[in-house]
Amino acid sequence: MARRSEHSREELKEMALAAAEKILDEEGLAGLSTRKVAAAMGYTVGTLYLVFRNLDDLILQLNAQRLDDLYEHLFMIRQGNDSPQEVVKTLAHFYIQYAREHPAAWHLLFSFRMPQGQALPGWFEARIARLFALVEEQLGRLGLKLDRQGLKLAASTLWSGVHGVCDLSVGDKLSLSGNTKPEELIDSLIERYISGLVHDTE
Amino acid sequence: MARRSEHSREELKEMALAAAEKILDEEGLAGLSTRKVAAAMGYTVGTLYLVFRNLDDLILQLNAQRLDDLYEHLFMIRQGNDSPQEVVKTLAHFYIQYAREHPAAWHLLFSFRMPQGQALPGWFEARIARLFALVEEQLGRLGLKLDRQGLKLAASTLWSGVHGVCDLSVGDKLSLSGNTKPEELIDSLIERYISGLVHDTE
DNA sequence: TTGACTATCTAAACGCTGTTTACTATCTTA
DNA sequence: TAAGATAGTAAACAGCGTTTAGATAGTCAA
Repeated sequence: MARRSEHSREELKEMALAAAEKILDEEGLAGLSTRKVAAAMGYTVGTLYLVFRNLDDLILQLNAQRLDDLYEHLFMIRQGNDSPQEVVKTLAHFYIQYAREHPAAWHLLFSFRMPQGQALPGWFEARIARLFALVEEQLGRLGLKLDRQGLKLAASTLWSGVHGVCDLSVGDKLSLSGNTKPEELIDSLIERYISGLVHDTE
Repeated sequence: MARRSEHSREELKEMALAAAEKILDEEGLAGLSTRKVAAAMGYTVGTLYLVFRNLDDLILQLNAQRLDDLYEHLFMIRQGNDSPQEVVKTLAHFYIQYAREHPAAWHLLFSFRMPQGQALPGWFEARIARLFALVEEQLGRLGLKLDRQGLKLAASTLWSGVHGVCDLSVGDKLSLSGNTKPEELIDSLIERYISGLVHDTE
């Protein structure tokens, strides 16, 4: 006991986040606890509190990492040569697949709320804004008569909508008839919204 | 102690749900606990377990009550003589206001997940479906060339989208520039989507 | 009216949780 | 080599969801 510097603080952080991620994927949200994370990294809880302020802090860091990962993937997708509409669809399809593959982690990402009306840290909000910017970029390619503000609003709207479908779908709150897939809703949303956007701004 | 039948089982249930609701509104999600609910009704935890299977069951009942309340209000709104688009907007505006007024309860309503991939009870899913049906009814009034299935898909899509805006907005994940209100996103979503729907199904 | 039975409710326990504390063992520096 | 700082642990605390045994009060038959 009391090993000295076997792992740097940064390493400990990485280990903790990796352990937490694994627990979430394997046992779901209910399985996540400080003791389990600590045990999985071969330490005790106390050590965890040398690296994170508390569990909320750990979750926030985990969520930030998820957002980075998500952004990285979506950023790659964006570089295709398809029409803006197709690119947005591909982005959205990746988004929902990501949610389906890591339901607990995804749920934690968006269901997480700061305690007592405290605001999210700026660096966290920035990571979310970056995702919206990817959609905004595609809408910009449509060449509509919209200023920056209007474009931003449209992108936020469209992506929030996509998010809503993912949220309800992954949370099993969408009782879809027959074998309708949530992807159909996503496609419908993107197609109709963009179509409406094109028609209404002429 | 050991009072006999001072309150019927149904009364106890009502008292528990009312107490839970009050705690949620006043202390947020983190403040909700079986002991607090029991104390607020003047009983001990044990009694709570005579009425509910467990906390998840209590939450589920609470959520069902919320959905009923929500439906009742939205059902009234629906009876206006405005255009379908306007009615849907009014429905959505009420929806987000409801979310804003009871953020914790609303969050609990949609962030609640059954344990271990268990499915939601049928009576719960039915209550959700009822909400979507209200939107479907309005889209039906548009007189589009859409069969029942297509109408259902469109309604699910549109309302999921509205839900997404509410979710991100109430969860503070929408960093809106300036003094943009989430209602603007909702209106944009409804207007554009319906506009696209009208244009694309001709 | 008494006694047995049953339903109602409580108190206490169990194992878990997040978090803090006192402490020990190790490494670093003088 | 001694002193000090750091890394890590073990144990405690209050609170959690849930279960248990037991006590109390009401009901009904004799």
